[in-house]
Amino acid sequence: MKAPTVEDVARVAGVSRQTVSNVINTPAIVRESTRERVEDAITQLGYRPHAAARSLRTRRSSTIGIHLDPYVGGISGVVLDRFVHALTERADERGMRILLYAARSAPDEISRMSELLDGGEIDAIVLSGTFHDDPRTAWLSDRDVPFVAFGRPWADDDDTAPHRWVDVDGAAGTRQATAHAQHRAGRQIGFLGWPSGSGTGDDRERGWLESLGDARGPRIVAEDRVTAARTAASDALERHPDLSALVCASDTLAIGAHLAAIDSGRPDLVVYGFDNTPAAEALEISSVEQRPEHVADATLQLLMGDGGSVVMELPPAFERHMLIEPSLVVRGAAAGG
Amino acid sequence: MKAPTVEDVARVAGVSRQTVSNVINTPAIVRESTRERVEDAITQLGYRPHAAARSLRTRRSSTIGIHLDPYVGGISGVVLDRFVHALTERADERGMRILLYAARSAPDEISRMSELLDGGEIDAIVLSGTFHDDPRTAWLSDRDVPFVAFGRPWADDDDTAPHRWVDVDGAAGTRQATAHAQHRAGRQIGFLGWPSGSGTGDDRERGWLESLGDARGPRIVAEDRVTAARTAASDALERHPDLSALVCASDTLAIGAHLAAIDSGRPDLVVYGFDNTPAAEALEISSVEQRPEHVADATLQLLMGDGGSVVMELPPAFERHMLIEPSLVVRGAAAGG
DNA sequence: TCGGGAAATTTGAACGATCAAACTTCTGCT
DNA sequence: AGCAGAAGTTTGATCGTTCAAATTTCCCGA
Repeated sequence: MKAPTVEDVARVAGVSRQTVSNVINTPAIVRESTRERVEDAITQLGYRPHAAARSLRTRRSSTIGIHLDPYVGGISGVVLDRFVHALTERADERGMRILLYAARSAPDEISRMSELLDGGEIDAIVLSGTFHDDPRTAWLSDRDVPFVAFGRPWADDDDTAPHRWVDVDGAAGTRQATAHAQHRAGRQIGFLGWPSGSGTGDDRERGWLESLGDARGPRIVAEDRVTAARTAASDALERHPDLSALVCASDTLAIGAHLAAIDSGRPDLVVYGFDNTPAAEALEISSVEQRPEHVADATLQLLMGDGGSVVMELPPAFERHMLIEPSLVVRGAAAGG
Repeated sequence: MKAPTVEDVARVAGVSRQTVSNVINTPAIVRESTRERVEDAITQLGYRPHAAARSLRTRRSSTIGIHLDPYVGGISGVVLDRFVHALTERADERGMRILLYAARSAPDEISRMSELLDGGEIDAIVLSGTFHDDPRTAWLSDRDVPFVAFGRPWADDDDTAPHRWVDVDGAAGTRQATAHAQHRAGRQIGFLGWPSGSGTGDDRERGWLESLGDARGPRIVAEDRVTAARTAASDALERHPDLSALVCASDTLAIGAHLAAIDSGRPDLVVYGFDNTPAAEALEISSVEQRPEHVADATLQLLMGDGGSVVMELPPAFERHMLIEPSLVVRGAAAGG
């Protein structure tokens, strides 16, 4: 019971190997009657192309590599996981596979990518967790490897960056949250963000800042841990008794703020998180949803254009960067009619 | 700048193709001096074996397929994600790759598996989310595909099941939680579980049941949603004022119970969750940790034994089923010394 | 009816590795 | 020295597909 090959199909259909191959890869150039005969033979024999043989000949593996960080716990890993889920589904629809690889550091990752690329196991890469001056993007660009980064380069030249990237428009997300807060909760709207000047943090802060001008409430800062956020938010509530809402840079911070509000007898404080993790859902905290499914779509669009395979260089008409508009999920008190 | 092949390496090292291949695959049979010469040539040229060529010849892809469910939200997806992370790392160490595939139903999944297997893209499969009379296990067994299920078959014959599986010992987890509760919190220890007789739910309940005999507190039931659990726990707290701890079948339920405890002015109620998700961590709720890393180890052990490749049939000396002992992570009030 | 060009199909070679078997080189013993 | 057997190495074939070029078939108009 050996698996049938093109040869077997060809024999049954009374045509040559190549015609069978054409039926599979470029059906348009095969005469209709012939095509039907071949398709019947394929079904009858249960023929399936052998990926390795095809890949050896065409030098394409139809596989995209993506890196998984060592699991560090915390709440926001969920976004990446959802993205991977979505990417897998969408890639499947386009006839692409997703191969995972593990690495513990950027240099380590570079050597893994190198192995997989040289071995012809993957045609392209999806990078995540990019940072300023990321050596991975430089390395990939140098080697002309098709790749898309999930995350802006966070450099001055984001828009003219040499490589393709997708990201979520954090400012747009906090802008939505802020607008909603203004509508629902009143005028004292604060922001709870991270300390250092991280690109992501600044971006999210910007949405709040720009929506409110001078009328804004306090800007508070805490490390991305629930307890730290809780303390910081408690302090703020004490100092600003008229604070009516807090837009936060993450769900972790939002949970801290939420708990602080309850501690301080201010359950009416409206809190907005970011990432829409299950934890925010469980506590009925409103949160900005990154829509990883859209990010996945955009990623494949950047990698493959409208065609069926990874493309070295996008045609000039295509955007090489995409900012996905997130959407606010309103819950709990904030939803109250 | 074409990538070098065995032929190129052979030429540089002054040996034949096959010797280069031997140095890579079975170095033991090559004379030491020759091996060194070949290794030097490999380094010098930066040679990397081409996976497709190897796979075509050997009929092995060194790749394991794993299915990702469509993302449904909720809290416990995290366990699977952590498992996938861990599996990727461990597989890498054993020279194996992890390929993801998407499917929306069991029949859909069967056709996907079929494609990937027939196409030679994967050698083995890791199943997750198995259920009673799962058609997937039957199908895989029929076709003699090497696979490991993460999750017991949940049939009467778990131990004699024809296929290999790993699972977490849920009863052991709740037993730990119950023991800890007895030590810390007093004697009225209840259980908050799911309604229907799901295998997982019953297993987790059993640990509590068996630890306490007749001295146990109430058994409460709620759907796996925070609000449902909150209501159920509130009721229970009212009816059983002396309830001192609640062992729960999931973190979702535990969060509900935690919130109910606060609502009812009983913040001293000790709550235990299951899965140790980030949400439990954020709220400082104790939880049973599944140790997905151990599960990943066990999975590969079952799939590959001690060798370097997937094995059709484990040698008789090996266990074909493994139950991983979870570990209780104690937090918050329960940790108070 | 035939010629010319487009459309459809076939043929031979190649992708890069490993298997199986043949061959050569060592090693130790008489 | 000569030989047997083990150890090490090489050779030819093969895995299943697609590319490139050659060949055949079809269709239309003169």
